[in-house]
Amino acid sequence: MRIATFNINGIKARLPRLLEWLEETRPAVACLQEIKTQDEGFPAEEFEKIGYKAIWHGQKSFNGVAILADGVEPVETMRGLPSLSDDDEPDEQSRYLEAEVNGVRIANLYLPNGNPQPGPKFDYKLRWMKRLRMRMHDLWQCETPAIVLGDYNVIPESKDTYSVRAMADDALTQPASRDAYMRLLGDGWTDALDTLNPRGGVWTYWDYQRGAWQRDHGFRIDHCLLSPELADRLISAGVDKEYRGREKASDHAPVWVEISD
DNA sequence: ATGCCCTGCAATGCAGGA
Repeated sequence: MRIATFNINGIKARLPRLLEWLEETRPAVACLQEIKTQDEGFPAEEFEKIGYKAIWHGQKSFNGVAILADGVEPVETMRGLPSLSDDDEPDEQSRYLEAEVNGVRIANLYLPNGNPQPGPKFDYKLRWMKRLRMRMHDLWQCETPAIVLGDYNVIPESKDTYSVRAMADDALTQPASRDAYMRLLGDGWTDALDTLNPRGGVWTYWDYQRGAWQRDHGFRIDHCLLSPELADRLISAGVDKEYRGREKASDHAPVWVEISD
């Protein structure tokens, strides 16, 4: 089965591109980020028409995540990340949605960007990563096949950006961001795309500005992390790069993994 | 040092993204 992630940057503006991609590549599961719409504005019927059932966690104007499954209803297991302690606020932003699809736990995330850094937005990013790690500990304990995928907003290593220098002050490359990401890998999760492309140079995002796409000035921030049960079944992983070059494209390209059934 | 480009919301600009 193919499981994909796609930061679509606005589901209303992207709907034709999104439907086109679903029909052309037909992933079993598609995790979407930045749907940028409230729950009632989600075009579920458009996906039903082409055979996908969806669950979603929306928010007005910003953020928002959704899980689409081919022919089956995703069974929701969590909406938003749990607090770290009793005096910790629940997350008010719609950035996490988790479901079971065909015996696989699917955790879809849109991690905070964190710019500018340092500052409150960067602090929020790091706190959010702490919450995520706690949730991934629980998923690990379940010993069920699990994939935690989405827009992590972290460039893990120098080999994952066209220019180390251009990104030096960005929240995406800060040691604290990278450390938090590396801790997830240290816990035993497998970065699918990195495992199959150890030399790097694979991008999932190209800025709209400065002709970044035309100059191939990209970086890798959309990741698929696999539990050991799924890592053993990993066949291939890739980026649907071509979709970044189409009319009215998102600034991200879809990323996918192929898992043996 | 800042804007570049794009989206949504609402309004002829703004916040937020990365």
